[in-house]
Amino acid sequence: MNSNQEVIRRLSRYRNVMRKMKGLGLVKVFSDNLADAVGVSPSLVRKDFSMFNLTGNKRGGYRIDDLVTKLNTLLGKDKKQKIIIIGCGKLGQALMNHNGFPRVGIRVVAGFDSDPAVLNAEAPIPILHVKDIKEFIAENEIRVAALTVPEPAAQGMIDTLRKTCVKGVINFAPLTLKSSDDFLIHNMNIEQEIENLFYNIHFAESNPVENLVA
Amino acid sequence: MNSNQEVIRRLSRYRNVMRKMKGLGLVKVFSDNLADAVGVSPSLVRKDFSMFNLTGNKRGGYRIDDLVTKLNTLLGKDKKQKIIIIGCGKLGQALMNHNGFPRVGIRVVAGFDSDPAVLNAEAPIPILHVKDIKEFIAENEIRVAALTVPEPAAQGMIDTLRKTCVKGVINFAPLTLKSSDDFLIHNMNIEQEIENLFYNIHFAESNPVENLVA
DNA sequence: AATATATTGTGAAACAAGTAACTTTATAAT
DNA sequence: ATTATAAAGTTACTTGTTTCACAATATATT
Repeated sequence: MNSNQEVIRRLSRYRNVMRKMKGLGLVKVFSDNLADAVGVSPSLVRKDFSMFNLTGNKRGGYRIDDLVTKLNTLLGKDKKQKIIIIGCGKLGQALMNHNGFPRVGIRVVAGFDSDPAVLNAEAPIPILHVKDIKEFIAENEIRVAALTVPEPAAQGMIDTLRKTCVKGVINFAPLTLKSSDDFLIHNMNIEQEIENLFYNIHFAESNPVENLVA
Repeated sequence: MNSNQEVIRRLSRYRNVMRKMKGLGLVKVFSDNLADAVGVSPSLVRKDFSMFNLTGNKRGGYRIDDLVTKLNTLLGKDKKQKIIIIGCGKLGQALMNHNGFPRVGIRVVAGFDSDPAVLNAEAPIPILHVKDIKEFIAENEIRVAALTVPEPAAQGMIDTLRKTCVKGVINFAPLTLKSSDDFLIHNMNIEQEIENLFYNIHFAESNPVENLVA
């Protein structure tokens, strides 16, 4: 029906905001409130909900409890979401210990690396050798991996993962890996985002073509 | 003129691909080649270039050297791009030592934290106390910061940064901070991307509304 | 109980982005 | 020199997304 990524991201954000509201003791919420909190228009909030049959009450707004529950089901948050980290350099290890994950029901079950120096099979979250990755993925039914290997190793690892039951990868290597219908790749290109910021800061107000020609 | 973020990200990608092509000894490139390499359509490549007056030769394609130079100017890559890292936990320290940055002309000039245990003013990239951040930003004319503080501290730090000459922030805290025209925030919400992957893997092929209602 | 009002839900309109197809022109071949 | 052709540059079309505006209706007020 709907393969729009942005809607789903917004649903996550509505959910997160409502969980905080709930923490504050709020019971119901209006499209207006959510719009302010998330930074979108009220009509978009209503449209998004309407697309997924998430209903409220005319004049009464949306019941937070109800909506969070429905969003949890919709987003698959009622199940534990297991991931592995491939590449245990600084960034990989930061992700392994990232305490934002447990809070939203994401569990890092293992790390993988090719450097014997960082391996540690006995750690709470074991760091294993990449040679064993296929077996581990199969045994533990891993569906999502975070890729934090050096750029030159990224494409090769994707080729390996494609032969496993992994179906989605979040890529931190500074190149844009191509997604497909049956194997999703979300690229987190930090360098690109920073370049983008600099571009917008320097040139956004003036005419960029002028800058180039002048 | 144009505030479409995606075009700019694509320009970065064209540039990165062309730099690699240049490394292979290639001299000219066609919209077709770039399209394949970046994963977009050839007409989009031509349109993107055309929007920024980046011209090639009919039948001769684009001269890589020429185009990379023009893209460097356009993207502001002819100047060193200085950033600071706010929050020197695991993720912040990983970014401080991230070797993808120097390769694309981004330089991390300092880290900031409130925990005395991690401070180190003498390190090659000093880690300073956040109380000194405003002064540092002013003296060093910092325009872009990476925010890797815990979620509860994020909004407060944004409020502080708004009073400085920082104009852009890349935010890693798991909440979506709101951008404005004069203060840009790009959110790198890792949790959200992972949730999104799980959603797409589990539900994309079936009808999500069914999943919810059933 | 009747009326007023606030808020949802939705179809139409407006907008933005990307694609496809056409026109132009530089290069290559004859 | 002439002709053919490949690729850029451009215009029009298509598609998808967001906003707008209003009808429907649940709650609150009198």
